[in-house]
Amino acid sequence: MIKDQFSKLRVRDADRSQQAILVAARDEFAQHGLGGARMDRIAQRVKLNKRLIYYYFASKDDLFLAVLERTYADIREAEEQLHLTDLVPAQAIRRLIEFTWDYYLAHAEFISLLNTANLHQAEHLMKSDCIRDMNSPLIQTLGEILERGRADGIFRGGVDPLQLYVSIAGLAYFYLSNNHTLSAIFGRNLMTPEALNERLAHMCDLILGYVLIDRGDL
Amino acid sequence: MIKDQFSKLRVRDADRSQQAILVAARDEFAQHGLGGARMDRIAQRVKLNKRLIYYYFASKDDLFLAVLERTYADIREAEEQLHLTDLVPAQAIRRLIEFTWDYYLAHAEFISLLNTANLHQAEHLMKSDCIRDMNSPLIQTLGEILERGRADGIFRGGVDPLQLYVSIAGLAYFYLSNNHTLSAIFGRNLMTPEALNERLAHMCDLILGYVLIDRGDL
DNA sequence: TTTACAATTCACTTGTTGGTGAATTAGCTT
DNA sequence: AAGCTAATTCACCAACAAGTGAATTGTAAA
Repeated sequence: MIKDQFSKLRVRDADRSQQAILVAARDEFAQHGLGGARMDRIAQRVKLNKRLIYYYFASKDDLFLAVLERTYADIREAEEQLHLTDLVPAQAIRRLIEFTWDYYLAHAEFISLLNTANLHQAEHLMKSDCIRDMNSPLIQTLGEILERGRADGIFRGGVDPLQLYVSIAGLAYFYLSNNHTLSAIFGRNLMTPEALNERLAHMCDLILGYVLIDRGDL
Repeated sequence: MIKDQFSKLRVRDADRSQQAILVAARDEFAQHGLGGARMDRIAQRVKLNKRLIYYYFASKDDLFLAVLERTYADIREAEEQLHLTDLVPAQAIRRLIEFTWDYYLAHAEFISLLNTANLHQAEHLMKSDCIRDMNSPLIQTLGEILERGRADGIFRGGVDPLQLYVSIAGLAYFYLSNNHTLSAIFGRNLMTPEALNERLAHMCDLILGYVLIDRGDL
């Protein structure tokens, strides 16, 4: 193995190992939940000795917390690229819906990890100190958009940004998180490209149909 | 122990044992997920020997499926008490939203069990043969309500009943299922009576604000 | 009462599974 | 080139945890 300080390709690299462990653990936890995840399997995934996981992340629970923190950091980073305030209110809302949908769709592990965190009553998150500062800035932004739309006379007033944010998230999240049971019960594959487009369109109709006063341009 | 063929209070009662096992298993699975659930703990909950669980329900996975089937049967039974067609369209929709909300709120285990089923890609449900017939009749009913509202000139047309059903479920489900992480992130308890009422009101506003054409009476 | 069978308990096995003490080795510093 | 420390591997354990063969006991039928 060549020492290369530019591409950082050393045989031993603490940071590289930790990041790799986090990725493997994220996949394992997402696939099997906390109780079903196996530390040995995580080690296999990273192709590093299991002992190393404990060396860097003390315990299974601590590792799970680290994965959660990383997961939230990732979505917050993606949200920052949104620049919703550059758009007119109606477009900003639509963009937020599409972003949420696309992000959940592209990051199935995000959904699964949150479900696992909630199964355990978010006790991991509550032990975290950095997570409190990860409060999504989208609520604030969404509040501004709603107010701007109302001032323009195109949005209804009295809409709580937090409620709307949770609703947008919920509409996308539930469909994707529960797609297996829903598909089984309704005997119909909800994950075909057509079904996915239909769902996104419905979500936009629903949310915009609610906030917009003038509904002629739907 | 008194033999009493009326109240069926026998020392040994196959049916009573099976039902009790299902209840204990339901709680255990809801609390810990499939991977985290312990057969010994289920036995402790029912105060019956663990061997008996295997006697009636072959394996952990089969037991989980039995719990799922029972869970779906329960909600379908509750849905049948709804009689939505007795109401005028707008009231019917509102009633459906309130029912969904109340049911999820009163049956936290329902949400947790579905999450677990989905974590495992609903492979348990797919092995079940009775679950296909458990297709919710609400979709059909909802379709009739939407059509009636449209004919009355108070509902917009072109609303897919399945999409709307999933949306109503999702709005309630996500809030309750993810309440722990949401509360942690937003630093605000979402389960206070006030917060719960606020959420229900928002859901009604959102859905009715979407389907209703005339919005004066909101 | 006896009998037969179902319901229930007992005792046990086998393969994990999270976790750890101690040895080893790579690579940086001097 | 030597030495030091951090990164990594090795070998291992004790506590589970799903599952089972066989014995036991309640109960209903004959």
